[in-house]
Amino acid sequence: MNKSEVPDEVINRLYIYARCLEGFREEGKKSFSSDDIADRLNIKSTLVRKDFSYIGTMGKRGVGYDTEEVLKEVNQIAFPIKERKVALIGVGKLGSALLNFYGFKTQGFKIALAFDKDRRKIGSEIRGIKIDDINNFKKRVKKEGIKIAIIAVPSEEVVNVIKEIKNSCIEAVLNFTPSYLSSLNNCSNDFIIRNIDLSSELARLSYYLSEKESTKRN
Amino acid sequence: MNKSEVPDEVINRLYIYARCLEGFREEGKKSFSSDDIADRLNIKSTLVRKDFSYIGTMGKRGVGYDTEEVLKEVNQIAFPIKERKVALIGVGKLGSALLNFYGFKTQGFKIALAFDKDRRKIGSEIRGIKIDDINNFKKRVKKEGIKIAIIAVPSEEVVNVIKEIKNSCIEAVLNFTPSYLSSLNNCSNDFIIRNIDLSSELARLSYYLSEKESTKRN
DNA sequence: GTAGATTTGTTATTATAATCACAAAGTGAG
DNA sequence: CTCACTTTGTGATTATAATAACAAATCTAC
Ligand SMILES: NC(=O)c1ccc[n+]([C@@H]2O[C@H](COP(=O)([O-])OP(=O)(O)OC[C@H]3O[C@@H](n4cnc5c(N)ncnc54)[C@H](O)[C@@H]3O)[C@@H](O)[C@H]2O)c1
Ligand SMILES: NC(=O)c1ccc[n+]([C@@H]2O[C@H](COP(=O)([O-])OP(=O)(O)OC[C@H]3O[C@@H](n4cnc5c(N)ncnc54)[C@H](O)[C@@H]3O)[C@@H](O)[C@H]2O)c1
Repeated sequence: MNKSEVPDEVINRLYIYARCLEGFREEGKKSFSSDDIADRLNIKSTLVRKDFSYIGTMGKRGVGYDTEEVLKEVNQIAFPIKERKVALIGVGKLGSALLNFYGFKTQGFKIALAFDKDRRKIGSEIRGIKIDDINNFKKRVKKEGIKIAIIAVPSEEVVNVIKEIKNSCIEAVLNFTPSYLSSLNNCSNDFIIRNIDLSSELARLSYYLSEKESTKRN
Repeated sequence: MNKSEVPDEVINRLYIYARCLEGFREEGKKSFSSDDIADRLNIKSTLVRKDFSYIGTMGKRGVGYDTEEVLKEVNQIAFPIKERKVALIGVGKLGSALLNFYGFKTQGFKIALAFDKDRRKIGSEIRGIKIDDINNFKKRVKKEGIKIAIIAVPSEEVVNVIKEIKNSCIEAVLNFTPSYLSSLNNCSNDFIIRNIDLSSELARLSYYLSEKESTKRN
């Protein structure tokens, strides 16, 4: 079963299914029907079944799906790698929070290297990770074989950081600065990017709120 | 022009266009063509023009679009409100970073209230915001007329927090815990939700990386 | 002012995704 | 074993989104 035949929309939902199934597990729900999951996620059960069929997941007619079995299959695609090392660029307020976050580990990620340009930060240590000079980025990242970088620097610095990254073996970027780095579809030619723009997320909520209000009036 | 006629896909891109136009502005680019913006975002220029036509944005044939003009129109939809107050629940590592973040203000958002359940944190102050007891949530939020809440508590606490929120006047939620709260389409009946799952974001990058490698091999 | 080069706005077309509809498979009671 | 009830898996259908195609408008240079 070739992954690339699975549409991106389906892949995106996989992560959501995974969280939902973890919920089932915690609740001690050993099996579930496509309706169970659909109800919780406010989607149609046919969509769930079709998505599952893409990844080859099998249920039993008249019965449903086995929670553990599906979770295992979904995770195999969604979180396939045991430990993937990533590099953090910018150990400020947000970067420190990320560096201190335990949750990544359980999902198979480890911030193995952290970089900053602030002399006062370079050399200090957070949770066993020594903050390194951004000038050593290329060298260090190559040595560790890291392919994913997280950008958490002020937006005016993003240009410099991108230069550094382009010049390195990094192939994918998680960008927290509010400057969309190329590509809506998250794939530029240089590297794969996902942009996380928290102000825009708030604004979206705000937009839906006003929309709700305006439809209520009509 | 009724907002609700504009497809969500277009609205989502609006935020991306906004950032791109800010980039043009910073570069001193007074006007642009649909191709300019399309090239930068790795999309087709017809899509840009069609999106713009949805929101009534007008360019000049043979010339292009005026940066300031379009930015103003896009922002009017994407970031319409001068100052929208939001409440933060959970002032831990991530919550503190958010509370300390200046960037929200420039986009029209202000974390006006912050709540925690930790006795040691309650009463202390960050950037002029006094951390309040989560038990006062309903009362305080109502008094301030706040409709948006940010959840940044450990995932096992999310159930309790949701109870509190359901019981209040909150209508929209930005959720950072890795437990998708209903609704893929970000709209449950109770309130509007956007989930931000950073581990999944990393995993998606990781997925695309392995996909890239596997297609290279074939 | 006209020709040729640009660039928009929009209709027509194609591609993609979601939903419907239903046969097939399984369960359980009597 | 049979009937009534569940629930899956998937081909057919519908809905939605993206792209292509091109006329209409504007600009520049001569
Ligand atoms: N703090 C938040 O909660 C939050 C929320 C949303 C978005 N963001 C975004 O995340 C980014 C970081 O925010 P923050 O609040 O952590 O900022 P910050 O100022 O606290 O930290 C930025 C860090 O990046 C370092 N840095 C600057 N230039 C660098 C370079 N060229 N190479 C390496 N390191 C460099 C600085 O020394 C600093 O330590 C910003 O773009 C911001 O818009 C932050
Ligand atoms: N730290 C990160 O960088 C990061 C990254 C990704 C996701 N997250 C997610 O964000 C959430 C918070 O992470 P964190 O690292 O800030 O955790 P944290 O433990 O540092 O902070 C959690 C805070 O929530 C408070 N809290 C707990 N229960 C509460 C309740 N019922 N009401 C009000 N406050 C309550 C705690 O007292 C604590 O101050 C987690 O769900 C985590 O998975 C964090």
